[in-house]
Amino acid sequence: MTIKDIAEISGYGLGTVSRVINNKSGVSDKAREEILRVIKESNYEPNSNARLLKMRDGSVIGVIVKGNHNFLFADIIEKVQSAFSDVKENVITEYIDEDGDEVEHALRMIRDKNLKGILFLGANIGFFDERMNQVDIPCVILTTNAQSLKVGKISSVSVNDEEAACEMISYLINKGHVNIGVIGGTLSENQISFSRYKGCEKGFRENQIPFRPKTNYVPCRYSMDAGYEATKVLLDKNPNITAIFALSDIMAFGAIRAVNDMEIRVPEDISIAGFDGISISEYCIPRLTTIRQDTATIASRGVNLLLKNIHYECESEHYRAPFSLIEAESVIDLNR
Amino acid sequence: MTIKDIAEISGYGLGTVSRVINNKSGVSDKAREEILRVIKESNYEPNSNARLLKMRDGSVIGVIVKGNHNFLFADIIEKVQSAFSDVKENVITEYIDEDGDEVEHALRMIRDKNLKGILFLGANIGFFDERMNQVDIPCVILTTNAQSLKVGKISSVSVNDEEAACEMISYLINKGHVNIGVIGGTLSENQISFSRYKGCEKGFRENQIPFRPKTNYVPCRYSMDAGYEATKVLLDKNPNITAIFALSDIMAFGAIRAVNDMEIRVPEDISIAGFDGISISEYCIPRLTTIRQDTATIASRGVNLLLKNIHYECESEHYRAPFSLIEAESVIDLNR
DNA sequence: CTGAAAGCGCTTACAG
DNA sequence: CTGAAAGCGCTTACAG
Repeated sequence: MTIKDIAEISGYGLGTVSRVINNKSGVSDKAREEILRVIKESNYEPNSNARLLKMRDGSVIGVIVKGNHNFLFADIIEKVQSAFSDVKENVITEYIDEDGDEVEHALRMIRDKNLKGILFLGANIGFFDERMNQVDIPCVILTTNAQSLKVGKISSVSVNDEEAACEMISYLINKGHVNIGVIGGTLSENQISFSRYKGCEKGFRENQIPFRPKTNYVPCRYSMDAGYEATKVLLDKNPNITAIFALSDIMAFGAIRAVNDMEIRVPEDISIAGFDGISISEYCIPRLTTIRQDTATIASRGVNLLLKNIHYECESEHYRAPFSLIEAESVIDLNR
Repeated sequence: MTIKDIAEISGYGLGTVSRVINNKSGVSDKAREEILRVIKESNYEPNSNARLLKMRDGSVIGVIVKGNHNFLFADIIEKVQSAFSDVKENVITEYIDEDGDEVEHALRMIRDKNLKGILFLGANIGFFDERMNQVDIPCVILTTNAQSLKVGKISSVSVNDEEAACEMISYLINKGHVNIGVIGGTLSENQISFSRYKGCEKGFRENQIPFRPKTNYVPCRYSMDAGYEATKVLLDKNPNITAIFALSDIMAFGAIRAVNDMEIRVPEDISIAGFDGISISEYCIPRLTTIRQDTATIASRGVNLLLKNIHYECESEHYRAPFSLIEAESVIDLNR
């Protein structure tokens, strides 16, 4: 069933049918009605390949998500999608591997789907090189700051990871913790975990507490089992730690389990703090003291920014979404 | 940059360039080499819309996933994707809403992407009506049994949910539990939760223990907070329950939290069991006694079945993947 | 308000 | 081994 069939059955020409399909003006009510009826009856759906091949101006917004298993992103995606659907924008969401090259993916998507804008959920700034100069549609990166980027027209909405991590370290120190362990991502400069790690260093410095990465830091990937293993390694090296700051909730969740398995109590013997504020943090035992990223703001600001950039010519912006330190049950006050 | 540009720059014709791009025979080494060089230099990538518009035989496999937040599916997807990439199959994965109509989505995807087969991750059998008769490419449903389907050529790989739930109920009864609560999905016939619920009924019947849905069953959606709320409702109605069977781990996770918040201990005062065997179940406190679905088998069998159906004409098959009852820490033996 | 025609970027017989 | 031509299903000026 093609547009040609619909034209023949309805007795109208190709052009008229096409106008009806695309809800364009310049069609008599009678024609519109009849054609619509034929379309419904024959269960016709336009071939979007032919369509996209023809249409010059992008009509769809692309969302590129890094990682299948990311709870924080899953949360943001839902909000992003509902925001776009509120304003009747069509969205195509694609997931790529956690370590995948989102720019390569974006380039292909732009040409294939005829995009008018892209939202990146998670990004490794290192991938955004000269290739981005080929891109002439607005791009917005969520959860990673893109201020330092020199290429293309890219905006971003993110929490100030460095400041947030710094605040958590200060909080732990205020609660009387001195020997604090940190577990987190690898320290490549372009990763979010790098900012968080920098924030930790700053937190220790500001509070005049020495931080010794050799004994108090263990890198780990963003997963429960990585958090579990890293915690064991950390406590093996340094059994006197009184608090662990996991650079993401999912790692903290693994850390809680590891500590329990060593027959150490959380928080009585060891306090644990996380980062992200995903739903697990509210249900685990004990409830996790963490940095909650304001995903509602990240999503709505991101969507608004992208829409603004699509409709008007404007400079790129880098917005900082709020975060808050959630005091739950997993950190104890040693001063009491 | 189009294929025409490449032809001009390289000095060859459109046809030859196309053959090189598609790695077809009938091109001199010299031509192939030169054209490949030009393609690389000019950073050309073929427009897949034009391509798909032309190509008659499907070249891509579609994967349709129901729900963004499903941990079990996230696990299976990873295995499915790596299995397909091992045999160099191209895959397009799309996520639809948990309550969305996967058949409508499949229909659109078939026409747009020129698919040669579809893998459904999660499905509501109720949607698979006459529309599926239009579909002439192989389909395989994962995690939901499709034996009862009369339309189209649809295979499936799933755990026997009814049997598994029955086994868990028997297990709980063996451990001395009589007043057992069940929380789970709504009881629409086409949902997985319906089979699991039926399995519970069977389990009680076989063990001659009465099951009173009014006091011992509370429906709930597949989320932590739904599990949390359902548990509160359940214990409110029936405070003497000694065990709760949550029809999915994610609900069980919420249930553990709810019980803790009522200052009841798990498992000492109330035992809790789950279903699925997602990674959370291994890390929560206490570790969850659950039914583990063999996701490796589901994924590999599903992929093999689809590939077989694509390459050979064969009858639809409905394979049952193994499950196992994992005895962890969340269920106590009342006989001791 | 309507239809005939051109063309989007590609693939695939066809003829050489 | 190679190129010219037809055509995939659509949209969009253009002329009426």
